[in-house]
Amino acid sequence: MVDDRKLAVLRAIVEDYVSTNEPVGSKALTERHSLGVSPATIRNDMAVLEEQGYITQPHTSAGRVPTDKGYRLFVDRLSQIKPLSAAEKRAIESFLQGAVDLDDVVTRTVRLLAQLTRQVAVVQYPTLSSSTVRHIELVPLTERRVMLVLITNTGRVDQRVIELPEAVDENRIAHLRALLNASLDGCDLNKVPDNVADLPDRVPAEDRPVAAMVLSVLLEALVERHDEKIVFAGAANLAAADFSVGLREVLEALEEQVVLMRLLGETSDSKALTVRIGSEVPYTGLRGTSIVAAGYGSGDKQLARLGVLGPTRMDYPVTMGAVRAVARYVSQILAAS
Amino acid sequence: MVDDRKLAVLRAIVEDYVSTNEPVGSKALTERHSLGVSPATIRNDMAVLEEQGYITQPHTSAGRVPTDKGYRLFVDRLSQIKPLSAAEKRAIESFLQGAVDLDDVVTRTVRLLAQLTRQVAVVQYPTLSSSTVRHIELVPLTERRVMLVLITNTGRVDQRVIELPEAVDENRIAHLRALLNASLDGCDLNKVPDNVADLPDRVPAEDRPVAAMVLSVLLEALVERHDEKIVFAGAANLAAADFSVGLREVLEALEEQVVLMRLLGETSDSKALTVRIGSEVPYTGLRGTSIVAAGYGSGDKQLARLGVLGPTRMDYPVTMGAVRAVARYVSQILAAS
DNA sequence: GTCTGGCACTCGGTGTTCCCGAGTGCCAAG
DNA sequence: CTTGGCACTCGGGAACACCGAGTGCCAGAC
Repeated sequence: MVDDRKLAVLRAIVEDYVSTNEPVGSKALTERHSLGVSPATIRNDMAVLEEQGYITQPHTSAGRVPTDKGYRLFVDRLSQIKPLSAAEKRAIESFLQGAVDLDDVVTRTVRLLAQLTRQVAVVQYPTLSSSTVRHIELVPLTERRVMLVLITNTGRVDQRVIELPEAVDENRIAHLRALLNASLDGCDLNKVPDNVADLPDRVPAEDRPVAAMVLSVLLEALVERHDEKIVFAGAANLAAADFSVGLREVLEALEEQVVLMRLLGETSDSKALTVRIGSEVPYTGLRGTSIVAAGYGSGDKQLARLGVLGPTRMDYPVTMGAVRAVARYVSQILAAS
Repeated sequence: MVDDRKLAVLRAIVEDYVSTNEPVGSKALTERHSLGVSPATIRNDMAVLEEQGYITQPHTSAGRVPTDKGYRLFVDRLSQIKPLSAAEKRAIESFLQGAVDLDDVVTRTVRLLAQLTRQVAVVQYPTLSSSTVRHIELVPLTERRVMLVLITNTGRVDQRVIELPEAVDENRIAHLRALLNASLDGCDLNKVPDNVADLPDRVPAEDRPVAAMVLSVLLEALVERHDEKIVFAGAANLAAADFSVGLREVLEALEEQVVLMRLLGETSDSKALTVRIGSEVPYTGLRGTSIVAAGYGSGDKQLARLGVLGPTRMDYPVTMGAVRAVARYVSQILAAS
């Protein structure tokens, strides 16, 4: 009976604080939740919870506020991920359905997520390294320049302009293209380097410099794109929410690809939902923010991650539900295309 | 002597207000600028300037602040665009030099501009409609799906997945591809519809449905992309600047492609520098902001526009210099590739 | 006619003080 | 273990006074 009630109190505090954004006192608690005990009892419980580090008071004689540890306990044991309403699900589907290419999928997803959660949404482009080569194209632009276009099975298209060491006519380019495609069609991107290592040996001697050049650009493209693009949306939602840290810092972090990368959590390999609360966020410039992220990808392989960033004081059940749902739908869409 | 001095006063007011962000009074003016007259005289001039609508006072007994009309006069007649320092020019060059493809150019440009002006930078992707076709590629994905890739002379690459009405083998696809390229190579995008209208008649009867399908997707891609992508950067700079309007509104506007489009001013066809001040901005949600924009593009044809958005109270000479310089450099880069 | 110094007036912003009320901790009784 | 009572704390808002920058106007000087 004892400990159970304390947990109930903690849950009530989190819920009230999230919805009112004001420190919650013992009296308000008994009024809004039927806990069946008096304010005085609640006070005792709160004293214990505070001692254990789950809640804190901003100043003497104010209500209590959950600590990061308190939110953590709430997320882990006191709440259930809230499924989306039917209307929301329909909205997601129709919103993502119309996407016309990969770019479009990502753009739509990030906006959708921002709108759904009323927070800042972040979506990472699918990683090249877990895709396979669908086609490689060499397009002559001028005599000494060709454009390399790399198309993967995830629908991603990369292009690079290559300055050739000498003028090369179209036939030789075509030959090279055929060779490349023969070697690489369906090849996992990770294995591209191995599969083309001997390419210069397979072309006429005169073409070797050109082949080497093309090859080096191709490999470079593979490596560089490894750290992938990340986009975000919903920055306007920041203005409403107030962080303990200035929102200038938050905006700065959002424009730093590298930081965003770390925030989404490149670590976890599964598609599971990850929640980082306050001080758990691996970036000191973002005190007072939490991140809910999940992996997505066709099949069971994770291609990339997406998530939202918001104030520590956020509605975790709802946010987690939205992130999870969107991750699933995007995975579906990608699998279908 | 008379009117000249009033203009000098207006210029001084604008400059002081921009640098201090505080209403400027007659006494402060005489101290910071050697106008050679007493505060009382200035006061008389200010009274006239106010009557003519160039300046205003926030409340009785405070200094004066320029109105939109005042800024306009300042920009048109009282200031000179400030050229960039040698160091800044070098920074621009080295920053843009490393760009590897069009995406990269745009991304780098927008960041550069944001950093240079310490405002929000906005860059529009080059418009397809003023480019020409460099190459069209059809890549078979499965028997019934091909990917259409459109490469333009500006280095832009567009892709679309096409669901075919029937299974089609690679040879027929290759034939179609050859036809398309023969008809469209070097063709201005505007004229693509005309040049391919008769395509279905030029293929074997059995291929007509497929050709029609491909064609419709191609045309659709041309139309849809007509309203182009726009990116922005430097939102963090908003936090510092204070607008008369909440920055929530500004952030919202920034995420609306359509609004941004209008802001950059799709109207003007030349590459000239455009300045819109306060109420001149064609979007009511943005009271208190100004926009400095310019067209860019290889040759003398404007491909798209870029610019910055900031508080009305901005340093116009410096901002205009930066925008102009960046527009020129980007044009160069694009012309070279 | 134009400029200047003087003067009375205005009023926004800041610092001070005071008060209220929500909330707490503790204690003794149920 | 719970509850009602009670004294205490302290942040935040309202009321208030003060200061100083800035103004408009006017009479006199160049």
